[in-house]
Amino acid sequence: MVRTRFAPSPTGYLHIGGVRTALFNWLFARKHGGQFILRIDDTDEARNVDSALAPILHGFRWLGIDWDEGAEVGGPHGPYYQSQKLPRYREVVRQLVQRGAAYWDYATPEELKAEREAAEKEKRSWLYSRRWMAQNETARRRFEAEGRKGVVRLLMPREGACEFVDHIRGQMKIDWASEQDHVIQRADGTVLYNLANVVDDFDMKITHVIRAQEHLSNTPRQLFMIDALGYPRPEYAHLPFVAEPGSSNKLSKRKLDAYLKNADFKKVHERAVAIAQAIGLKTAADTFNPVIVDFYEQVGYLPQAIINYLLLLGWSLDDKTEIFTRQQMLDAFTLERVNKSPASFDVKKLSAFQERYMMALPLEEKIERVTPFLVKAGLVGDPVPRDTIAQIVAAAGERLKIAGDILDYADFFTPDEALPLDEKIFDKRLRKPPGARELLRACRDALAEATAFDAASLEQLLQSFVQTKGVELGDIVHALRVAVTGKGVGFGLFETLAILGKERCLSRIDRALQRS
RNA sequence: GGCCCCGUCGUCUAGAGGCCUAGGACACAGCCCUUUCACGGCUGCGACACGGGUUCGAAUCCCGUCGGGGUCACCA
Repeated sequence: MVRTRFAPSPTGYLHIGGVRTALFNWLFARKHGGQFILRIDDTDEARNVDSALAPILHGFRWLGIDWDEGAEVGGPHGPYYQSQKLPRYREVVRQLVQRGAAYWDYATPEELKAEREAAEKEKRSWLYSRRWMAQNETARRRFEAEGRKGVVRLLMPREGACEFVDHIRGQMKIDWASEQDHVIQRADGTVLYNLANVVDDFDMKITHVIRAQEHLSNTPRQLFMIDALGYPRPEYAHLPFVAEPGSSNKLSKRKLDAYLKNADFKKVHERAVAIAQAIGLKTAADTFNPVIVDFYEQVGYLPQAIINYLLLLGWSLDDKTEIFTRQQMLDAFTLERVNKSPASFDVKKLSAFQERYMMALPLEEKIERVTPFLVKAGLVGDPVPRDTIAQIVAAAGERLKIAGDILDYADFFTPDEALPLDEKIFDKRLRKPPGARELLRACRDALAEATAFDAASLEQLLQSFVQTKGVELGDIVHALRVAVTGKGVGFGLFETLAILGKERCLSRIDRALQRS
């Protein structure tokens, strides 16, 4: 039975790189009919774990990454919160000491620092001398009588090498002599990450450890403990990290300002900010940030688009397949096809996936996704004018790239007298062209005579109108558009007129004529 | 600095000695379609980090150089 896990710290947000790691774990487990566990790394006794965890769990659920055991769902191998396992950890520390794989150490931080600096001065690599290592209980008592506080360190081998196979990197071999005697239990009795990690993976029967490359260097020390304890070794796969746009540094939430210098990144961010502001969301960098998954949900991206993009960030099936359903992902995914080198996060490419998925979305679902934005922006009330929204969504077609884009068509819901006008376009299409006003007035009269006000009839009407006037369709279309929408761009004009209806069209045209 | 990892178009990638005058996708540019904006179609731009080997033949194998990154905590 394959069992994988993802172990987030409760930080209050779900990082895009973390999602990729979780996704690969999830895919691997599901592909092999195994289980995926969501365990919480809160050894740092973070207060407020619940509120810091909620956005993370919410993010996973939104993306459709479900877990069989762990936070909130429980399971037979709990507790799944490290903060609740201290007695268990200390028991394992005791076992390690008993087996001679770890020892009590009484060096003070100053003494350690002095040793390290002496080594640096002589330009030799430093390994702890074990001078304050307690060989036995008597020695422990003696050190403690001096008022020293003890930590527990691993008694690492200083000869030979640690060997293991990594599913992505192949055979690994690291000299033991490059490994320090790592502390596993602090002076205050709490334990460190590496120890907790080994114990949890064992307790939860994890078979495959799929994690970020930064943990590669933790592997030998963990393996040392696993072997000393007689635990079965899990299999390993160290993923390359997700890099910044246009650089090979690790993607970080804190560097938004720098990323915004990237034109693509900036464009996507600006678009999202506009939507967020229209629906009254805060856009501070620590919550509203393209590095955080929440960002995408808030402005109306589709979870399947994000998943598909992330799947291809560091993994590929072949030279052409890009779109994957969940089932196809499960069928195709293998660790061996994960890339070795870091892949940078390209928010523009993510947008391209979003556009493709959005285009493929059935009309009904688009309406579902789009409506909350209109509600939050205060443009529609209760009851929601579903038919109008449906007409707009249909007419907007592929212009709706994210659900929040519906706010581009806010002017359908604005009262006629409050319609904002783009002055530049207004000048260009109505005030400047000679005869434009007169033509619009004539057109208004023609529209007033219309008996049918659907798009097809309106097209006929306007076609014959321009014919009798001896002008081109283009001569009236632009003036009409700016008159009824206040803007220079939008979807088909006939659809626009039809959705507004005769009365509102005429009222808007009248207002435009007055103001020209 | 020690140890470890990585290095194909701007970006994601295909590539396991001849299928490679290196393929696809995103981005970008131009053209076409078009009532605007999108969509779509076509075309273009554009990479094997460098230097040595091995071989009839190397993006692919070996060595070195350079470059980038990770890690060296009583953080996770």
